[in-house]
Amino acid sequence: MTRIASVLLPMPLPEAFDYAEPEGLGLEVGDQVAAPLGPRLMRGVVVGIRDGVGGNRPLKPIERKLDEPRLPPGSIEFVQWAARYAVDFPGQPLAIALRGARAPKPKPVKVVRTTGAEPARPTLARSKVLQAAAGADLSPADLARAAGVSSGVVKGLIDEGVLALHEIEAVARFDEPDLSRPGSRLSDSQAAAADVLKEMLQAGGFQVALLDGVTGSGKTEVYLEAAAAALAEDPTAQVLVLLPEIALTQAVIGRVAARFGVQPGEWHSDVAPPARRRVWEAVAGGRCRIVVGARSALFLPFTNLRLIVVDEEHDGSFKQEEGFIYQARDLAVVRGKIEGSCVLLASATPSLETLRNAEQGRYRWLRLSSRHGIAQLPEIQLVDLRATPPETGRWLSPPLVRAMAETLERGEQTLLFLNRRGYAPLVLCKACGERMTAPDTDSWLVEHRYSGRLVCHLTGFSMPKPERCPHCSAKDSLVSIGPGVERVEEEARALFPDARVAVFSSDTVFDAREARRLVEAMAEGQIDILVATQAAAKGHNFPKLTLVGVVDADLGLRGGDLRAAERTYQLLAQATGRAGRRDRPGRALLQTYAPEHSVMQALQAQDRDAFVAAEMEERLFAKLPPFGRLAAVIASGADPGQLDAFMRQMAEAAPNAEGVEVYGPADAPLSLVRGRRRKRFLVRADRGVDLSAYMTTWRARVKPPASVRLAIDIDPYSFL
DNA sequence: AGCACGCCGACT
DNA sequence: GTCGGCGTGCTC
Repeated sequence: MTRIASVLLPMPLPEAFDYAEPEGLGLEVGDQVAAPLGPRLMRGVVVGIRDGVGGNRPLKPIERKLDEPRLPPGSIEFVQWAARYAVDFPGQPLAIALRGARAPKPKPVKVVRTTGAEPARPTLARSKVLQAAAGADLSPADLARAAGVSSGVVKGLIDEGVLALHEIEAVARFDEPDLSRPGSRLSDSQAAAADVLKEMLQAGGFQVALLDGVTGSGKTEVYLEAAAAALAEDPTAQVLVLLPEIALTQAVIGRVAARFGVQPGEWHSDVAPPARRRVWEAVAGGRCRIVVGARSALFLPFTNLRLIVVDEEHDGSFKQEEGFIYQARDLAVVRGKIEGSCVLLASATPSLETLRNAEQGRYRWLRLSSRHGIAQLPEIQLVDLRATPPETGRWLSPPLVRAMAETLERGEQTLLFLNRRGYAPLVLCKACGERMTAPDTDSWLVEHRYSGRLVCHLTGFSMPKPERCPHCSAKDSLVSIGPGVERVEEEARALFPDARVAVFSSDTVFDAREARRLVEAMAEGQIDILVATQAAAKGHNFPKLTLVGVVDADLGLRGGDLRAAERTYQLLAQATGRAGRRDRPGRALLQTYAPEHSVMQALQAQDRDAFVAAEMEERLFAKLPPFGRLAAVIASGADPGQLDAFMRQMAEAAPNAEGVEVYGPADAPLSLVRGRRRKRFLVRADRGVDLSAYMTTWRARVKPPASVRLAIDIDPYSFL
């Protein structure tokens, strides 16, 4: 009788593989091991151990146990749960969970230690160095600084053999948070919310709360107090703050550092691999107690996670759309349930799913009543573009231009919001009518004037703007249709030649440093008019910003997917909430062709509840989320015949189940991407249906040919 | 995911 | 006559 270890490998394999445990290895669940797979060795994680004899053929033995932290039980359960839910192989989420463990180790650091030898010529400087070197592992430069001498003294002692250089493994320092620091002064409503959260944390166990408060109501202060309570409750407690975007992490890291006097662990795709490994190991070892990160931070090996904060919980960026497809906000609730922790969802415009849970009492609903420290919400005015259109070839209407002039006059700032990168979203030939599209993708090419290129925003394909129409060869016949931020910037400069105008979009701001520079310039009043995509709509506080102009408020309503109205409301509420945060009243102008639309009406009246009630009614009628569930199947292939045949086969294989409807197959709206045709099914199910089980059954009944790629998206957000 | 095995064109 | 193209199938 031998012991058999079940090992999960970070690869798309259908299940964990069994291996024989070599005598005396003493494996435990969670251990990282090197296991043979075919001709090579793979890193894997032991997820089960049992006594037994190998089956019909002898099991390969595990090669060795790795000298790495163990994956905690909660992480393993979470990975398996997530895979089952997403209808994917468990190796996929495991690969995410091991990303930090597999990153290269930080370079060893050189430190100076005494050898015991005495210096031939003792001097005052030398004795200071030897004193400072005793017991403290410092780099040569740090040692010289600590002793208050020049680096030459240290070098001399090393050359003489009194000090020696040692290479030691760099150990991440994550200092204990300082819980004795006072928190911010809270308003009554903030304090009330914080008190409820503290009670929840004291009671312990899995609970979810929604922290619901308008922009500027001070949600961050409240959740930092909750974090303080969680950390104080238990000396090993850990707190995770999830943010939708990397750009927001810096600001929150600063807030955490100010509140607790320590740097939290930072986790997102821009963190360099060695730093990622330090965070991963420190989290697994319980040394890192606060993590601020993007969605994949949810897969870190927490050993005692007491509180998960999902900030801006409504944000669509929590949905991972590629590779392993998951919704981090929903999975945060699952991880909280597994760990028995408190989960706090924070937003000024919560998702309908979360609001429904709050209404039904499944989540504690904490409302922050007013903006913290300021008097009033911005005044919101709808500009009817049918009544007061801009001049031909212009995009800013007379009322908005007037408001901008007044704002400039007062020395205040304007934010022009347009969620569209580049100069013009469409380029066509006025001679033959040809639309410029990417060669292997059926999406429009967007004109970028800064770079002089036409760009496919989907695949990244780009080409110089041609002089002649590639279709009819007419010269100088290409015209730019519609506005992007670059074009609005051009217009703003033409209207106000003396104003300082800047653009904030992912094309002008490509890294966190550049973003911070621009945000600071704006905050210090060095910019009069900022033209921005949604990159700047959230999270920043500009004291002198008093006018927000939304260039095309209807933009998000087109395309008509499930969440179009909800997203538009959230985005515009967020954007208009930027205006007038401190002592100055702000106003927002929304340019629209549909001022009567319920979204525009709700925005103007600043009546979120009315909007939510109307939208809930529609979703209830259509039995759509949060009153029903959705899944999408997307198949793509280079060979249209094979793809069609496979889709027919899939349609026939769809299981019959009570409360489930299958729609399709249909062409996906973007029916050609990178030379592959795309087709889709949409599945709607009643709330009580186990949709993952249904999709698993369906998938098991078909076998896609190698030329066809199949993806299942549970709870889809993008309908392209 | 790798990395094999396996069946059809251009080379010594 | 062989070297090698990367299509499909397996890895406990």
